[in-house]
Amino acid sequence: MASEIRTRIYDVVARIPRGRVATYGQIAELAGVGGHARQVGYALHALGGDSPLPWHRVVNAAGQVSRRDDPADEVFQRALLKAEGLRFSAAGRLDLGAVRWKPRSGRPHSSGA
DNA sequence: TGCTTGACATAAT
DNA sequence: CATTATGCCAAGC
Repeated sequence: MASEIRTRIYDVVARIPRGRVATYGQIAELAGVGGHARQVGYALHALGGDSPLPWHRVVNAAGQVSRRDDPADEVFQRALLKAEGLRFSAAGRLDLGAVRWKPRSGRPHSSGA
């Protein structure tokens, strides 16, 4: 497999828990390819939607769904996120401070949420 | 082999 | 807060 980074990206995206979202840059970093945020989106685009990966949990740094070929897909993605209990702002953005996936099993040793 | 494109991110205006 | 400009690096042709 030449594009090994893409394989890693898929692996990270598959780890996004339900009710949470991750940014492209974050995924790239978790995948061990920090800096290739664009390749993350590119890899997901290559999936086409025929993949079992929760690609809909991947948004850009603005907490907004990125633009794609079909604007209908954007609505579709937001619909999937809303179905997971996520909240969208009036501008159609997510509150990353609340729904951002924190790949840390560690607890703040002082009351969690 | 080399140029262009891209489901992004960040800083500046 | 929204928009514009620049940087980054791999995939596609």
